[in-house]
Amino acid sequence: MDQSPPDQTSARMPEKPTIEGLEAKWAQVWEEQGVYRFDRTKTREQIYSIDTPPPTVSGALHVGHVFSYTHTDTIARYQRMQGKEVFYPMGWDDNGLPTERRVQNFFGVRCDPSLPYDSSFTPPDEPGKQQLPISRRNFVELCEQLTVEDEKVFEALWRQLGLSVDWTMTYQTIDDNSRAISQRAFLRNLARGEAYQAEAPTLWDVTFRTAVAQAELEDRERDGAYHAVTFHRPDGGVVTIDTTRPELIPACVALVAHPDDERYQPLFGTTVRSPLFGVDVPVVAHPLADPEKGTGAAMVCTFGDLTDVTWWRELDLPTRPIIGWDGRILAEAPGGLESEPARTAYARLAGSTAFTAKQTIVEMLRESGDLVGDVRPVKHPVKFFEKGDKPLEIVTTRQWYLRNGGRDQLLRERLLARGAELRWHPSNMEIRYQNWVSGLNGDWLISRQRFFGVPFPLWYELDANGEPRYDQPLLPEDDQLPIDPQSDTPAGFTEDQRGVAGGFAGDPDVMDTWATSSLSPEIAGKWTIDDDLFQRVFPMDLRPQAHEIIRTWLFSTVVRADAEFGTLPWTDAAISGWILDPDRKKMAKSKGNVVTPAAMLEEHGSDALRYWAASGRPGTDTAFDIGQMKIGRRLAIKILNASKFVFGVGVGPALAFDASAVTEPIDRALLARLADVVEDATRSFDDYNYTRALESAETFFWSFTDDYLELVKERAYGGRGDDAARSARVTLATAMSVIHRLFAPVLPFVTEEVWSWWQEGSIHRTVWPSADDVRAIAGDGDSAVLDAAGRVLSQLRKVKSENKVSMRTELAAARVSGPDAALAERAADDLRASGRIVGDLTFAAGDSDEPGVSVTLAPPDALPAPPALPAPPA
RNA sequence: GGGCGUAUAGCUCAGCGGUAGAGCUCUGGUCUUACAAACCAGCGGUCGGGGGUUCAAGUCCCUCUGCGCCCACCA
Repeated sequence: MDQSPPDQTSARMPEKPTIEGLEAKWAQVWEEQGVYRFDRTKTREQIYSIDTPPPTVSGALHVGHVFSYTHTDTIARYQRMQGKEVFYPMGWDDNGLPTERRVQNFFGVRCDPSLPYDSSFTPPDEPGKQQLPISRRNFVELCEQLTVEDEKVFEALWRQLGLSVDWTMTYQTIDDNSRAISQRAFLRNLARGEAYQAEAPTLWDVTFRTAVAQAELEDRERDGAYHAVTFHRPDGGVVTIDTTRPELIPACVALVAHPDDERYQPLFGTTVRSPLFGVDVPVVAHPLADPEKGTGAAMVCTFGDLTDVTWWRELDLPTRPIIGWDGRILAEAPGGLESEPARTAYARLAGSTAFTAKQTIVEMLRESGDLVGDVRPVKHPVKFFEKGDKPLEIVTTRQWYLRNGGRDQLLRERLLARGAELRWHPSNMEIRYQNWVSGLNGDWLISRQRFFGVPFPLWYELDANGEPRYDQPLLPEDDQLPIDPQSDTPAGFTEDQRGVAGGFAGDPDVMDTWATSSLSPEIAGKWTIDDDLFQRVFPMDLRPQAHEIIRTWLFSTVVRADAEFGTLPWTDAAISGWILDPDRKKMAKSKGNVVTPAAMLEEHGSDALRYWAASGRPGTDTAFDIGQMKIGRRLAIKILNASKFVFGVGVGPALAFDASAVTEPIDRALLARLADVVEDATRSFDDYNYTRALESAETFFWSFTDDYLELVKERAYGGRGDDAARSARVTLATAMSVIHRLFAPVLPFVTEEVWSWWQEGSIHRTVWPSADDVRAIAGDGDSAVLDAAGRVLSQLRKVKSENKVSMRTELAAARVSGPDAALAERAADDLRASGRIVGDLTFAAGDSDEPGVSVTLAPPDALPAPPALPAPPA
């Protein structure tokens, strides 16, 4: 029998293994032993750093989170097993509008920046019907209070899912460090001229009353209508234009047509008079005017759309603004509408929303006879803020911008080159970056007229009239950061000078949430806060993220790192797909309740959910599939049972990788196959393809249990002597050791459990298996032997299955023919044992091209007594 | 309108130049000294349509169609 010292494996193995409770058990051990704790004494080359996406904590948890975060975790675990010290922090995105809205609803308050801070303020127990106005600082305090609670829920979920995050290294996008780093980065952008202020037409959300950036836009199909409206020529003729926004007639500053459009060429340089308001406007030529659209002539307004802005800028037209920050028609008529009829007409519109104004003006046009024919309904794309529900207006405001190549060809080309330098997984995602950067039409607007966010860290002197002097902002000292210019005072001033002539005023705006998120590598790595740490982790290795925010998060992060460090922020970007849930409607309707990730984890188990997530290939949108979770659960249970069985035949850790003992061809064949699997899984993980790595391991494992284990079972028990048994046991021990580790990145709980039965220490801190090590003990192993023996075994089973007899039914004789015969013969004794062939087993190689196994079934009483089964080792 | 992706068994998907694959479902069987929420076996596809390249095409090229996503100046 086996001479290796007895081990404790069987003692540590439960009688009836189960996957229930493994999450709680191992999550606790990992935490207590600090298995995933980052060792910051390691140097940059020894470290693998991950720029984790900080989830929006006030958003709902959904299975999409589980999906993409699992992908990253499999990579983190793989790299850790490859010997890298993994820097894997977790951030919480608690900055921005979602948090603001949640706080408003949760506490029943709203921010009124004009109110003073009330240090004794406590929110009402129940949100009242009227939102309670509170100061900005009080509001921000409530935001912080609520996000802490949200973050606890997220962390608990992530721990249960088994993310190998170092939970001592969390950050928030609104915490002091993040604010200081955001403000510092901005001030450095400002000093280098990358950030600047400008008063310009801005896309404006009338609900949130804030400017929005190009990256936050989306087009939505909306019902509109063409209105044919007449403008009057001095000679009494008319020019008809088509417009979907007749309410902007008072804002009209010109009519425009294409320079080659013969219909309008005679009019260029003349003026026409607008209907209702009688304002004379020039007729001008511009190539952007499309002769095919409408009548070929268009009204240029302040501002109906971005084309209007282009025309205004390039044709040097005046402005005639009529829409205010609240989306309503301004009380005061713009310049040029001084005539009595114009004032009267304008008065009918003043104060109404754009929607109402449109109805009013259509009536007025009908009365005056300037509306030609009927309005023609049309569906057309309209620009919206992605979080808003009213169309955007364009309003001229003073805003902060950051150069991103949108107005600078050299910078744009440099950023395009950065995109090409980055390694994309999958590679085709790079085209989205290139498309976006190539299509930028302006710099990045980073200021928002909101409350909960990182404030712009500066103040303005007020002149004798109380007007801010924007050209010379007052800047804080670097060591003061973070500051809030609404409550902190600039050097040389006292608080009582705030807002008074000759005093100062803080910049009222906060930064776009992406202006902070774009610094996530700097924030996670504690740039300027802990430079020793930062130089160990930056530039990072991996940015995992979803494809729809390539234009925002990925691009803006590249912009910031390029500006500050002249480098990419990471070498690799792994882009995960989305969860498609065709059944979501059905589920909600029939069940009446939403299935949360927590419930899924509870029902199917963490490893099962991770298995489902890992089955979604990188960058590929994947169906939400309970079936995959069940398969994952079954796999986890199979790993438990197979491990228990293998250890039950006397396999212990000392046997693994004993090259001298593996003598049987089938054992060598298995190890040769396993070496190929390790090689494939390793290559796949190196290429960020966790799906292929898992598939490879899984395919091997099922054939291992279905065929190999069946074939060698009896021999491993000692049925054919000690040497043959030892060959099987060494092979089993080696295979177990490798299989456990191959599955560890995807199934961390069940692999840790089985590993603990026979090995010391966490599997997640052990070394990834080496194909060379396995191949070294496989010797001359030929995996074709395994395949051939498997097929023959399958044929033997088929005979029994077709004859509807038990698999333990004995066969009087069997004859293997065809191409498999010669190979399978090398596993003859194992085939005889697993097929329970008591008589002759013959192999007729080369007598037929048809694979075949012919079998003689004998009546039970004609058979000799079967040999007694060997007893399992005690 | 432009770009990217995708179309293989009832379902979810692998395969990407050399005799059609896996899992699930379905059908039949088996308590086989790890596993009956298990195991064994079987049924099931002219690889979206049409051209082309090649000795050979789910696999490469062209084209059409469907679906998904991203982008695009709202007259």
